[in-house]
Amino acid sequence: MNIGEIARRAGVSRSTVSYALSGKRSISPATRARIQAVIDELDYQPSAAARALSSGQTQTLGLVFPPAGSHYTDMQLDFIGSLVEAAAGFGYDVLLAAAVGDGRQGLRRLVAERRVDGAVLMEIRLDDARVDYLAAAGFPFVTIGRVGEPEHTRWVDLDYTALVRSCVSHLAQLGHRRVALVNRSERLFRAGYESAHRSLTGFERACAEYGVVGTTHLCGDDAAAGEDVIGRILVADPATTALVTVNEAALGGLYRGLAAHGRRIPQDFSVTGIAAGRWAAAVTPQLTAADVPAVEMGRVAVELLLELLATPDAPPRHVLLTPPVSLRASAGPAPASDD
Amino acid sequence: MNIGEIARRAGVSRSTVSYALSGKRSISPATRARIQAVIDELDYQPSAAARALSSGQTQTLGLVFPPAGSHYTDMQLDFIGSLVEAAAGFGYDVLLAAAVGDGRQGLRRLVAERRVDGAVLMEIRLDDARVDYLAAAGFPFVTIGRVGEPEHTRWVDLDYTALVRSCVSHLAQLGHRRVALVNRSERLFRAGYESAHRSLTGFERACAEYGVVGTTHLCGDDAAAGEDVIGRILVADPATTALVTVNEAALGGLYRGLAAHGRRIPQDFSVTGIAAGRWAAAVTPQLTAADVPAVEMGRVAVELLLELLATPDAPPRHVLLTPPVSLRASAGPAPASDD
DNA sequence: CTCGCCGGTCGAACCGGTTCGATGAACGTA
DNA sequence: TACGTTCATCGAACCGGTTCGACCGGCGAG
Repeated sequence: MNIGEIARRAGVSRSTVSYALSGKRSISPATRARIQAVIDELDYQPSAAARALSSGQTQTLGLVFPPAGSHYTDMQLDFIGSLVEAAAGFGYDVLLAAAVGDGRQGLRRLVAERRVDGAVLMEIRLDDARVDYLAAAGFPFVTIGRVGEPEHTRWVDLDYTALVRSCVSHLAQLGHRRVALVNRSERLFRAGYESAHRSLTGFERACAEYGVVGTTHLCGDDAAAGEDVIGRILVADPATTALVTVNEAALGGLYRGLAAHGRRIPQDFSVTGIAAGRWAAAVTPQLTAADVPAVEMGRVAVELLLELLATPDAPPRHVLLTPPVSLRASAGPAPASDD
Repeated sequence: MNIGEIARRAGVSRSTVSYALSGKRSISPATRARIQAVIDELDYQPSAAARALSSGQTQTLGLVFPPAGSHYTDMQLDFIGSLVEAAAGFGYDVLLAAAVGDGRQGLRRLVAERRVDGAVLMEIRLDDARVDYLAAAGFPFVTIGRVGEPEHTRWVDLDYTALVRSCVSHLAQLGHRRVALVNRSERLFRAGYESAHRSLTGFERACAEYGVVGTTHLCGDDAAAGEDVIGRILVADPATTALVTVNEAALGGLYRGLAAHGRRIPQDFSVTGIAAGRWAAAVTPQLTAADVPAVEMGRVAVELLLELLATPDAPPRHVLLTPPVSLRASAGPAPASDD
């Protein structure tokens, strides 16, 4: 079932069918109706491949999927879900590329084989080979997260620095003077993940600003690592009374570790952080945290990308989000000091 | 940069380049080397659209993404991740289709526009319009989960009936006599989600088999609903001493609800179920549960689908998985009865 | 020496759309 | 009445691959 068959049955030429479908030239109402009738009868849909070949547009966006072996978080799932939905709203599909190695392999498939019109990158590093590759190739892309020098790219990101600062500020107001940061894993930090680095920066600055003594800790992305890091925190500074976590996958472990060390939340120890709302609500007591607006971020990413496709020469636009800290139950006044 | 340019620079015809690339006819080593040199120099990659158009194969698999508005679970994320990776291993990409309405809309894009060579469906209902549509269209597909009459389709699924039975069996051995089932949401149950229905069946049968009094409860897919359902369970049968949950998103809420009602886990109340390992490990005490082998399921789905693409006439193959119940800390002997 | 076969290569058709330039009919205007 | 427009439509070229049949030269067998 192709456009030629439709044309034949409607008694017109192939180009007329094409114009009737695209609306790029005027077609008489009578002809248009006849063509539409044939299309409806045969349930015709134009071939995506043929259309892509001749028009040069695939109506598909690429998403470079987080590297293999990393522990997926809910945040990522929400990104994907909202990307797919937002893209569908504009008539685009989303193609997933497995990121192997530094992620350029998967990109090659997307870009060099021209499978997609534009790409969305996530899990961004401060110095990201994929971003450099796409920028050099002149291929349209946006990032969820931003590189170290983000002025010339388009992105949507959380302001980790400010969010961690808000958490520290909140804890300081509650009287806490010794606070720990639970960061992402050593592997991700070493790889230069921007969220891990910006969180660290924000934490150190905020501690200085609020006169708080801070210790920082890398932590694997699972419950066992979270449980483990509590011990390390209390060794590093036994007087620690609060923590800020940007590691949502470790959250359950943090709670368990605190309980194991006899710290009740929030009476003995306060917990705050940045997390998907689902995780924040799953733990008891519920987590006082900045909720990651993952759905909004996915939607914005698609909008930025389509904007870029429509007007390639427009200056880069960025969206930096700073969701408020939702006050739940895991942070309270600092316990009376023993000093 | 197209195949004609490569041919010109290598001093051969376009078809020779094509055959050198595909290996479908023999090419002299000298010619092959010359062509390869040009390809390497220009970093040439054939256009996916052109290839798809002429060969009729897209090297892409479609995945119908869970309907909008549903709460995504970790299980789904793991499916997607493993699908993408497994597909990449075979040289395939994965295209996501947003499921709107009953999901046929998104499928139309995939199938009628011939964007993919085959499709993977998840979130299967006992009576699933998408499955009927694909079967009627003769389009290659596999399902993660299975319909009510699954003999003629290809699928990989968890044996919910058996897994729930294992949980009940385990609880019965521990002396529990009054057990609750926490099922998925009313919306999903009404829609005919197979996991919700088979879990219910398995639970009722197992209760009869082990002489256990069971109550069953639908429960929304979030922590608040989980907290809420505990009250309903204790109203329905105040003597309940254990539950089986197939609702991983509600898990944190179940724990909180039990604590709110003064039930300690596992001393006063035992919890078992089916969940992604990550959630099972995140709660305290860790959940005694059958861990969903999501990664394996995704991989198997891809294998089944590629098998189907390679040999369309082979009889349907199924894989029914029954992972063991991991004994963790949330289930213990039934408390002494008050009777 | 000649014939037949086979490995290697070429040219052309084809996949199913899009798009440009041309064409013809209808219509308003000078 | 002749001419310039505008509208609707057509034909052909093109996008960039794959694949089939044909062709050519060299080699082994008869």
